[in-house]
Amino acid sequence: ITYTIHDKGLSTMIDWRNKDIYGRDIPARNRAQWYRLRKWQRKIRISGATERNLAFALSELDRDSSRLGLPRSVREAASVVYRSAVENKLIRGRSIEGVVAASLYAACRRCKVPRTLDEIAEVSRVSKKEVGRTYRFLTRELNIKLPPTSPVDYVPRFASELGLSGEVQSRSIEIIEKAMEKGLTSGRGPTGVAAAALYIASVLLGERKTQRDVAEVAGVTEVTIRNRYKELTEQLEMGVTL
DNA sequence: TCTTGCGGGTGCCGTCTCAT
DNA sequence: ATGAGACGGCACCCGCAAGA
Repeated sequence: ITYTIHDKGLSTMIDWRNKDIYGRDIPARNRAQWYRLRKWQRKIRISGATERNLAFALSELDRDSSRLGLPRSVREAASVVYRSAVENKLIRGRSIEGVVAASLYAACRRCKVPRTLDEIAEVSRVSKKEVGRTYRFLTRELNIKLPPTSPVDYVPRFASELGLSGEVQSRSIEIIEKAMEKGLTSGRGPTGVAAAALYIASVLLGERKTQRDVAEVAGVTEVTIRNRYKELTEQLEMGVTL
């Protein structure tokens, strides 16, 4: 008995020798039948294991998504990614949890409701490092092409967590779009840019939040916000005193 | 023997800590 | 709130080792 096979090795094996249990040759006219039996056995055992893995992975995915409060559409997208990873035999040498986490990360980006690698790693049992590595691997192997995450995608979530109005959101997005035109966002962390834009907009529209609060929800430090907003206010010539 | 994944070393850049 | 310097992550490259 072994635990390395899902049924603990208890299932009957049809071996490859054309002998019956007494060691007698199996008549040639029955060999085609035996061949078919072996084929079916292989098929059933493998699909059984695949199904089990899939079932486990999908429940894991469900757990992670609900902890992140993600909508059903994102879960669907993530399972599609996961299934194609399985079909393309990309799981080998990687943990199911890792691939699940990476699929989820990719799905969030595709659905424009990005979560950071940190947030994904938080709810799964996988390190941020591994999520990122597996994600890069998946996108490469599956030819998934995702544009870099735009700071704009983070605005609605951060804004609602901060209790900021729709006007502040719109203004933030305007700021970000102008910044992107001037290339101020390349190489900058999208969460940092989003945080700075929200901070600026909140001040401009009289709904001021402290850098501390904004930094908190965006998962960056106050310093990052200061650096970003300094760049933004200078380069965009907003001419507004904060 | 060849392939492929992984760890380690390096340089760059953003982020963080700390002092003011 | 701000600035200076340290830290840490990531991309990139290389060599090693395990599996086919």
